[in-house]
Amino acid sequence: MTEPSSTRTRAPRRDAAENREALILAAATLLNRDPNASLEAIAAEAGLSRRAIYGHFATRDALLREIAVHGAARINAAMLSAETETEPRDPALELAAVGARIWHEVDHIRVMALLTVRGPQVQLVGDALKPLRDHVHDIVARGVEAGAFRADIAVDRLSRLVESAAISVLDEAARHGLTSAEGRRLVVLSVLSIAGFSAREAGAILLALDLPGLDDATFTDVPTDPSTPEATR
Amino acid sequence: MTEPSSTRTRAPRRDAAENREALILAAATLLNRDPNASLEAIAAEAGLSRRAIYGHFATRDALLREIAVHGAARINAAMLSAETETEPRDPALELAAVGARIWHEVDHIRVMALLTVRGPQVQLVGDALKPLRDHVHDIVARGVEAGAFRADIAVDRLSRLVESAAISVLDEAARHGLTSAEGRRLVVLSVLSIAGFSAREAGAILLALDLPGLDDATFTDVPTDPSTPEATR
DNA sequence: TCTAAAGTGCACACAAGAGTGCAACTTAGG
DNA sequence: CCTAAGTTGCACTCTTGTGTGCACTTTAGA
Repeated sequence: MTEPSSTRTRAPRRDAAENREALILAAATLLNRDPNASLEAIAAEAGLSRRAIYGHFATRDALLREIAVHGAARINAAMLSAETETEPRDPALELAAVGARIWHEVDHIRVMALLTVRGPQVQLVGDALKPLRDHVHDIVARGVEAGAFRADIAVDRLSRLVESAAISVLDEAARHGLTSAEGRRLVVLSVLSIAGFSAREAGAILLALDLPGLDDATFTDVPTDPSTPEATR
Repeated sequence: MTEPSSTRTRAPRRDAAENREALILAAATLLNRDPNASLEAIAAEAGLSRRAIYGHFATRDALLREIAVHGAARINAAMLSAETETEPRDPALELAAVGARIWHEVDHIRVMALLTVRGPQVQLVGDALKPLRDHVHDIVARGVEAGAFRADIAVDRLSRLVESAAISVLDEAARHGLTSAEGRRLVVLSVLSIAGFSAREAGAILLALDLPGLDDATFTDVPTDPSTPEATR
């Protein structure tokens, strides 16, 4: 499958890679809705047959593993992109920034969060998300230390509650609709609120972030049939 | 089973009712950990054989239904007990009170929350929790109206986020440990934070509640300028 | 103590989902 | 156009879990 060995007489077909991506995306989408979605359903969502899955992934777990890796890569990338400005910033701003960036990976993050609870890849997913967790933990620790964040909750716990707050918004997005701009805003506000800021303060920090276009692209739209045009890429 | 008809020659055994309770409790406990726990596992947890379950519940769904009803009863009772003081109180205090009372029903609430997402009884569970939801929604609406709660998030959404905040704490409790006092305190603080209060304000409201057993885990120290940010624990 | 109620253990049947093998068909790359 | 890569459909096997029937044992209540 992933053998670029010399025995290959011809380059692999291009659409195979696309289908593989489609499968991962379909799985992420469906598992968001139902963590027990069958391979049958996932294949259908991707516009393939169940049998075809086994051309890309040896087992169900392998597929889930790929989702984890794939998702983690995107998430960590998003996290780092918020970090590029290397100047030691205000923890509040930094937390808000991470929240905002993370929002773009809604689907991936939520699936990861779901997979963290269930399945045999708990460990794997946990590890994959560790960089993000550590980063958040670090920001929270610094925020508390500086006296900006609340000090009435232990740092470790507070850090986890901040994560949960973010995921709650992703849940809200999955269940009731949220535009991209709304979602980002809500994530930031929720996260800052749990960190101890009042609504007013959180609003101020949000403004200080001066986010890119408020009219960003909307939701990740997963077409059921191939004729549907793609939106954001 | 539920036939008190004249055909009964003898009263049902007392332990049968106990076992029924045990099953419901076991199911609630296990489903908290794994929403797909098998009847085999549930029966074992209750100290019975799988076969015995069918003496109490016709199907798996019937058992889940009972959990929902059972849990809803306790939850709504807890909610009402917070309401007995009929004086129109401060919404903040009221929200905090509901949060504190609700904490006692951790297991039940969390299962309900899990069942709300999955399973065919989504509708049922949703209905069962409706009183609580409505109550929270009402408090939030009044809080916003009064200008006490944040106004930068639509009431409906805010109400749901408040619920989620509470559930996040229950998650934290399920995964890492939480004493009863700690849990109650965290629920109140989280819920108030999302409602828009700063850490300091939330702390003050918590004190105003004057709950029993707050002595063991009091970090009433919320400094704006931290002399010594004492690490908790 | 007597006995029905409750529980046990084992036998099934049934369903759904994962994973495999294979022949036949489509499609993209050369 | 040729052909291998990719896909499909079907027919399995295997596993896990639900639900049921029935003979048997245990237990609480009168």
